[in-house]
Amino acid sequence: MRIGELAERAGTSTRTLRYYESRGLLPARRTGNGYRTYDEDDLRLLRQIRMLQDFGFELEETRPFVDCLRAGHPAGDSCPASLAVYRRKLAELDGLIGQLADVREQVARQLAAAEDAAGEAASPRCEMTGP
Amino acid sequence: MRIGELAERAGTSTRTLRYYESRGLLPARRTGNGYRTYDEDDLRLLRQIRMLQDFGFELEETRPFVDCLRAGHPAGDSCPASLAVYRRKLAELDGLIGQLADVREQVARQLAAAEDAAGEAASPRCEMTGP
DNA sequence: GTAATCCTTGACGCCGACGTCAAGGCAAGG
DNA sequence: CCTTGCCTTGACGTCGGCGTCAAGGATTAC
Repeated sequence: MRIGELAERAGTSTRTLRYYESRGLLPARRTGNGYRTYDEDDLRLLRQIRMLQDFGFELEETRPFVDCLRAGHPAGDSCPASLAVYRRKLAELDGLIGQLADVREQVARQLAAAEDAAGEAASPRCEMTGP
Repeated sequence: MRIGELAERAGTSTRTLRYYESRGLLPARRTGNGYRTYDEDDLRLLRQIRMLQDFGFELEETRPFVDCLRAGHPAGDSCPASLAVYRRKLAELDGLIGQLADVREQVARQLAAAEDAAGEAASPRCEMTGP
């Protein structure tokens, strides 16, 4: 199949495919007229890449998976290098989530304090206002 | 004080201060020779900006806080517009953290499945191996 | 023959918050 | 006078993953 069909079947753009090729990730054969040609295996590679991209993996991080599939393994994550990437990514995600949770807490505290200050200003010294 | 001193006291760079000025966020007075001049109030504005930046706020999101301080309020978050930014940011953070947690789970599942598959291949059909 | 729809390469644009270099001005100390 | 160390503006570079033209060739449909 040609680049347009592959792009459509993978839910992406031809520009993306040419970009992947320029990065050496998804090279293409060529027909006599210079058109790129792909087969079903390429579609599998591409789907593997897209799945990881959707997870937020960088392109370079998808390379071990692609290499693994190209080496004939049944799945992109059947190789130790791919598992290593999974593990690094998990650690990275945990770190990031933790950081964001910290920031979230700090922002929440700032908001609460600012709202309190506003309430104070609106009705100051509410204590000792009873009979 | 001049730009170098302000940058140092706020723990940032002169390039950053010129950038903020170009964005209209932190304009500077000038001395006769064209040098930028800042005072303690500018330092307060700058510290407000840097704090929010450290939280991951975009520059534009810090503008309401700066305007609030410049309007004479005691704190950058003493104004409704600032509180609105806080709230938007909280929602944004919650969404982002949720997304990342989802991805983390999916990656963890992929990893577990791949590890299982590797174990299967190493010692297939472990069931029914007893006496 | 010609219009429509593919395809090709090349190259600039984008986004955010600056880093970094270039060329030159101003002030102070020795 | 000369060096040192501030300061000025201007402009290009960074990072990732593409989007979006531009100019032209190939194939198919009518």
